[in-house]
Amino acid sequence: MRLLSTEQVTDVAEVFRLLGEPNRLRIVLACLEAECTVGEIGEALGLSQSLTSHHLRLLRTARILRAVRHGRHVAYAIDDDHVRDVLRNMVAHFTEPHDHARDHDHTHEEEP
Amino acid sequence: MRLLSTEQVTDVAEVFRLLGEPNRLRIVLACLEAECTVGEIGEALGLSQSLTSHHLRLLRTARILRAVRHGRHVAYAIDDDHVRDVLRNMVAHFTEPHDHARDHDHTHEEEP
DNA sequence: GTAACACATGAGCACGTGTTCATGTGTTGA
DNA sequence: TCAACACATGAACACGTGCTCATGTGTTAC
Repeated sequence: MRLLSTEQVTDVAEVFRLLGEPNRLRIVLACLEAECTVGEIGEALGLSQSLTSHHLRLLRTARILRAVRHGRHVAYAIDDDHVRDVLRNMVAHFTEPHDHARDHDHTHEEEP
Repeated sequence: MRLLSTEQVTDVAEVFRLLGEPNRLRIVLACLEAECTVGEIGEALGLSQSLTSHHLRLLRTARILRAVRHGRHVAYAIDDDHVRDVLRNMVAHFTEPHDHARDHDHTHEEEP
């Protein structure tokens, strides 16, 4: 696999950071399949208009979402196909049954 | 695509949040292909032993990395195949040439 | 024009997070 | 047992972040 430059790692981390906030992730997921209006998003997720807009600004600035004005509404949709892939991958991961019963502490010996 | 429950969205966001810190992301990337010792990671990334260990603890608790003790060393490796897929996907995305010249502001009219 | 609507944005606050320093725990070799 | 090594962990601090409140900007209908 190819390696990433320091700048690229920073960019990837920035995308993950933005997706790492539950409300923001919900917003992006809402825009995953179809365009959504700011009002629709806020109502669907129970967020204030201001908070919704603030989050959308961050996602738009990072080019994760794109905004299109329709009359006095503004609709947002995903602008990054790879982010869409990553999200679908993650969603698939978390909708599959997953074994969370193991102990992951660094306990057992391997070289006796 | 299937929808996620509130809890599942929180879990996904938690993974993204952990990958959203540059140093932590570098640590996970270092463990992407082969096991890495705490000391190796710290030296490779120029992080203090304490900081490296703190980050590794978070990643281990979240079951993103797994720890195995070899003698007095502890080696870490990725414990989540889907996280590995997501990272490879993201790395592929950011190593491809990408058009970052467009204007993403919500400016132009679409319904005249 | 102006009122109402839909959204954007700045200020400010409470809280979380990354980092360092110091110390603790477990392992190897003498 | 004891020292040295490799790593883990707790405390404390500076800084960033999510949220709300208030206000600003752009659009439609009258």
